[in-house]
Amino acid sequence: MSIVNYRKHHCPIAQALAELGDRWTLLIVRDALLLGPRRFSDLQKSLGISRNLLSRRLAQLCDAGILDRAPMEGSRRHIYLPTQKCRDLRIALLAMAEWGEKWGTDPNTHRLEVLEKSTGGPVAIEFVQTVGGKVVERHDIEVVRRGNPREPAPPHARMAAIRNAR
Amino acid sequence: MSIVNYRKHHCPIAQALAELGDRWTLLIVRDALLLGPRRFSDLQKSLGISRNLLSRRLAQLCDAGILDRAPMEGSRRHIYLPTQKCRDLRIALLAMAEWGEKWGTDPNTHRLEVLEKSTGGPVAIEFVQTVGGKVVERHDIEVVRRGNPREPAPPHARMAAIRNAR
DNA sequence: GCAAAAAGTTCGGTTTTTGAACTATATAAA
DNA sequence: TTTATATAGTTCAAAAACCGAACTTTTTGC
Repeated sequence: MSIVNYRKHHCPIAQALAELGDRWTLLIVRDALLLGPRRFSDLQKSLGISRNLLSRRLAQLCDAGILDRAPMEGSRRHIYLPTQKCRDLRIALLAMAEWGEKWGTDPNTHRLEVLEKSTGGPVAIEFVQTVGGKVVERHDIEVVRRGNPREPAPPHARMAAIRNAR
Repeated sequence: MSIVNYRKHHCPIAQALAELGDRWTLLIVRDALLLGPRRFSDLQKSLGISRNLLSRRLAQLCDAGILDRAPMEGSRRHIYLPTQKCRDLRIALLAMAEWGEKWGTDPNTHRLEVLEKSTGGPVAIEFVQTVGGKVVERHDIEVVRRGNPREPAPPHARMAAIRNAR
């Protein structure tokens, strides 16, 4: 799939993947977000990505406004730092991390703990009532599509006849 | 990057990407989660993926326990339905959708609205105190790494000397 | 019974990604 | 000062992933 195709979906998830959906971008974002401003070689070493791709990905991320390329004082080199657009990815990335911790298979994986900066207390990612602010159980959620012309493919008539469904 | 390499990172985000990080898997998961149980051709049509890849991706997703392949009654065909492992991705996927809505460039993209099933009220994704249940502002968050041997690459000495930082 | 659809598999060609070698500048060491 | 090493890339060939089209085989609709 090319980025071009992602854009045809008219779906916000596909939109996000059009900017983030190749094999490295989310990991570069992870480093920039969780480890702070990084230089080219910091990223290269910690990720193990090949230089030419890193070069391209950083250019794309800067073009997309996800990273800022800041010149370093007294040098013609740069440092890459997260923009607001990048910081806005934090909750999604941490939600993925939580899934990876729960379902991943590598026993040596570290965990990413989220804390409230002001109090140091532990923090979780939850569905919350927009009005009222109460936490909503994860199974008590439904998702509706708003504002797009095209309908989803209708579920097949025979769909009900399923064994093994739980 | 191959899946092999993702696994070397010992990071839960890389773990997640090892299972989800190719160009199609998250979109297949999206369809299974948001549109419900899907058949091969439902997915093929709504995604526009080529058949051979869809075939492989579905096999991988079933092997990984993210989808269940259920035989349809009176037929040797199948339907693919989400497991718990798949449903656990919902919050991460919806967080990505939110980002895509905010930052994406396609004006025709529909929105994905999250509602509380029992009341119909709107729901947001937030950081919440594990004890106390209060919503925590997004900037009042820090992330710490726990339980892994290796240190992150140290921030470069010259890092302080940044212009353009905001 | 026949035509069309469903769920794949196989194949050749195109795109992405990789790894390794090569620049050019900056810093450190002798 | 000269030399060595690190940084931040670029270039190029090879490998892997992905695509579209053609082909099977089983199921469904008429």
